Amino acid sequence: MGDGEFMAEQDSLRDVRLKKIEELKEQGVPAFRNDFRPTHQLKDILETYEAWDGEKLEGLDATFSLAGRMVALRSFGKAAFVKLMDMTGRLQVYVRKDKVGEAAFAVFKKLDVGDIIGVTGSLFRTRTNELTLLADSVVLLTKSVRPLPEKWHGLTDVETRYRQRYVDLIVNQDVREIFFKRSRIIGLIRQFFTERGFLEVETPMMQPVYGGAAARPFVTHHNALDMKLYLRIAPELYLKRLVVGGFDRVFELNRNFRNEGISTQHNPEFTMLEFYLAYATYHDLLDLTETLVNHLVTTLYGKTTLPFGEHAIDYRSPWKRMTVKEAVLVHAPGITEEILGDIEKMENYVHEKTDVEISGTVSAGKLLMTIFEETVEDKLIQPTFITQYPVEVSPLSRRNEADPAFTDRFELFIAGREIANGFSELNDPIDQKQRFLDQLKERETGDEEAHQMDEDYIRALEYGMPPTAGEGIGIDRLTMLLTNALSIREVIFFPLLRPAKDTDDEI
RNA sequence: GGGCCGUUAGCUCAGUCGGUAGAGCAGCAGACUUUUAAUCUGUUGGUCGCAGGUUCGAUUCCUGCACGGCUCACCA
Repeated sequence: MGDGEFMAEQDSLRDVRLKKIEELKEQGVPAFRNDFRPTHQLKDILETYEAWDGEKLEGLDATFSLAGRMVALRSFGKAAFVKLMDMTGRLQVYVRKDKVGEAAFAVFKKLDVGDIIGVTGSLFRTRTNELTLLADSVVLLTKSVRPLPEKWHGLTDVETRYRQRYVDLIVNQDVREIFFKRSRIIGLIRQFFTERGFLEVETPMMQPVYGGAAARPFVTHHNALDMKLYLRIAPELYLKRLVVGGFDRVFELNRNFRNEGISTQHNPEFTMLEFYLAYATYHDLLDLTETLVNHLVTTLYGKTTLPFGEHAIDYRSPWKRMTVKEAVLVHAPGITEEILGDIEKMENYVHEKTDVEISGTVSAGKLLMTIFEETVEDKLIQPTFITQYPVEVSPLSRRNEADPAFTDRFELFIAGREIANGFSELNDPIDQKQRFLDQLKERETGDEEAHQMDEDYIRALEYGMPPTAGEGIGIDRLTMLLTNALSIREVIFFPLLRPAKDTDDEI
């Protein structure tokens, strides 16, 4: 609020609390102390004693020291009920003047919802049979000078929720739950791959040549070397260098950066799992992916069908598998084999049914993918593997042996969203070099997202990369699916927003 | 970037067919030793997102801007 030039007649809520800090200090009570050591987290109490009745608790000769934030306060003249929250749970605390003593109770009466406290006491059950800590002592650990949002409606304003995620996390249990799930998902994935002999690795985020995906990069500059660097759009080409180096089962779970639009499904930095398995084909990855996702679903929820928005997603095996062409023939209105066999007819079809402008060279592969994206994707609600992508849009994938116009590549769709993308890797350096050259041509004809030439990657392939299959899974989108979150911002702690305008609320 | 919608007290929201605003919760003062959105009494609090325009008068109407949401386009 004001800068104090004009003495405010009415104190702001914050000023009231700042004044309380001064008053406490005068009484020798610090507002920010760091000498309290809890003996338990709240979940320890809840897990062990939730089953104990009042009588049994009375016989328990034990005291507990607990710390956390006061998130509710129901105060009487000489007693009060507090709801204490820590990372692991919530527990009620009962504070009585005759238990904690007059002086401590007077200090306690100055506390506000939002303050962080430490309490020591014993367990009992209230009249309403709620497990409660009867406090022998209460100490203020951290004074909160800003008021929390309203106790009933909480914080709902999305902008504030994202900008001040800390408040969101204090107040909204369901938001906390999403992030606990996210962490659990990532942990389970690590375990899944480690158990299967994969090595977790880290490769450069800042790259002199970017590649591994079709996207525009963020550009930065290294001062000492005076060189341009790109934030990676994918780790792919580095991970495959590791496969060349003999690390034939690797995975990386980390951030990618793409300088593109922001939406409910896109954040400029997002988390990607990429893994590479030598002596395998994309067929092996289909099975592995299905196993992984099913493992996550059943471990997290103990069931196989999860809600997502309006849909109920059934994760039970086996998942549907079809080629791009098959999917188009099923879903694209009015499409026929005849059209797909003739590039001009495909072009006409795209003109009539969509308003997509093909960037770069028009080819049968690009047209097929355009038709697929426009007419098929959002119909793939239940988990579906789409296979056999055109070579023009798959510059790093191995060609299909029966039909070299297509590659041994797949994508996984769930709820109309692309969740995973994998393929048998192209390990022929001559073909790879030609594909890069083709990409350069695309770039010249206006496709800004076409690949750069990566000479060192070609050299690596020339040393020989074993036959390998690799895959990327978008962790944010996967988390969205597994937590029924309809915006990517709900699964990223601090999604990118424009800076808020300066307000006089700072300091 | 385009379209639509939103922005009023710390929070959640009303409201003003143009005459400078209300509620609940929170806060403050008081009562209260088993509450569960505790209760009861009293009470403070607002540059109505920002800047212009129209008007005697704008929080309200108009324009522009900022930020956000949804959506389209690009992508994962």
